[in-house]
Amino acid sequence: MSRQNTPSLVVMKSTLSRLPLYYSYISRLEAEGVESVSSVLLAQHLNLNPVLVRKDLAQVSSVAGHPRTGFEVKQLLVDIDNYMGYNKLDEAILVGVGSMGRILLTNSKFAKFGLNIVVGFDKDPYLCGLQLEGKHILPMEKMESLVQRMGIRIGIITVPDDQAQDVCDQMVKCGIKAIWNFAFVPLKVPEDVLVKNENLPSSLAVLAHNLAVKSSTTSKINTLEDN
Amino acid sequence: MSRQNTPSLVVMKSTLSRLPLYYSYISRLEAEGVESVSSVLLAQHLNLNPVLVRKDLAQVSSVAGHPRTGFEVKQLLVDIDNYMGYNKLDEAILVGVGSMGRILLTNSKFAKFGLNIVVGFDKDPYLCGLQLEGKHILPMEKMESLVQRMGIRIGIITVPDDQAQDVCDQMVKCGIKAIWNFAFVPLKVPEDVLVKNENLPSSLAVLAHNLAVKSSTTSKINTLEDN
DNA sequence: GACATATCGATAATTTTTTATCTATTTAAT
DNA sequence: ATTAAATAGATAAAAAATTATCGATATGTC
Repeated sequence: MSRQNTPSLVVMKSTLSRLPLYYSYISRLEAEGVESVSSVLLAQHLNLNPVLVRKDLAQVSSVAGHPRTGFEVKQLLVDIDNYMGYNKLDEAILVGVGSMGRILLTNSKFAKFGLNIVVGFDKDPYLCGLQLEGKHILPMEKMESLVQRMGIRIGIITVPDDQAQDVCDQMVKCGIKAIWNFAFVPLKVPEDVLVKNENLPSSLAVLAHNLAVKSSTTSKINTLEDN
Repeated sequence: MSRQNTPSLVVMKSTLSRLPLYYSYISRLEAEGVESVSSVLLAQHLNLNPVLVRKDLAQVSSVAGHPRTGFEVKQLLVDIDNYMGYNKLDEAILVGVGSMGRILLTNSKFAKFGLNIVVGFDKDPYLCGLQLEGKHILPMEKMESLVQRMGIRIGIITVPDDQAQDVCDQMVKCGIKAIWNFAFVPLKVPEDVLVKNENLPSSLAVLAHNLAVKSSTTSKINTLEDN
């Protein structure tokens, strides 16, 4: 049966968070010249349930998988590309060129996933004017005009916790519609702005606690799935 | 009614990931001299459902909250401390003193959450022997003896993707029982070893996609809850 | 060409997590 | 002391996410 699927717009958040994993692994397969991949194989490599993988892929793939062989690698990559918008590079700005900010600013890995951080802002005058691997660092005052001129919608906050809300407010004022927040404080935003918090301590908490429980009982838990 | 609760060992993973958020906010309240906090207030500040907050706190708190006033701040902090093991500082090693590794190694914030990264390892001989804010960087060869001598159970992997599995294997061999993985590859580990993956691209995926959907439809989604 | 087998896709069942509702209770105000 | 308001806690309902099951169908093998 050759399904001609129109990927649905509505998709589980959990599915969404797994797609980059599939993409990453399938990319490697493609590089190795592999032509097709089964849900079972993917599941094994990524420590997931095969049915789960199938359901995920069904959501995004334009072509049905073939019984006995699985999914076509190239097509799958194209589909995920399209679905996630990896192909149409989203532009973003970053505020707070500290240690974490620098990583994000200079890590080319994000470009592969559709995010292009075009410039970093910082209030430190000694940083402003510098470049990090080609990325300019500008003073905060330039943010508004640049964001509006370029029509940027994504902002990344990597400032110390106590400045996060302030920076957030400025971003919103400039017209930023989605914020990736690395500060460990909840941000208050208007209805129409999205926030995704990146909380390392939370991850840590899950790990450390499971370890503690594990060493007292004998749990069977092994891999904690990603978020 | 004065419940004398013995916090259960089994707790939702999602609860676990929220506890650091509560802890962080409640700590601030304590610093401001606030004595009690209600689930409603917590929920408002953290963008959560009040009932959810109550359920979470019921899991960990040793004393019931008082109607009309809420929970006692000091006691709550102690309880979360105990529950998460924040008080008995877990020691960890880190392998891969690159940009991300450096952040983790030198960020004192983690100590607050019970994680003490005692030393970093790297295979680069130019890094070995150096110190970063008091944290030594040692060559890989020293890992096994140090881990065993100190009885360390947590390992953090911040090496490039293609070296992650190799490092992971070494850690397991040394006796590490829980791994916090910042490389974007799934790790293969024995039954009794825990892995928690930290995948920035996944978070990004969720954010970017929701933004895309939002701008085409008119969704009501606002804050994406944390993982 | 027939057959066995691995895989898909769909439906159903289960589990997990979140939200809603209702009652009892404690506190603050009158 | 009485009353009103706010809140916890428990139970139930709903929603979200994962896993199990089963028939259909290609694909490789004999």
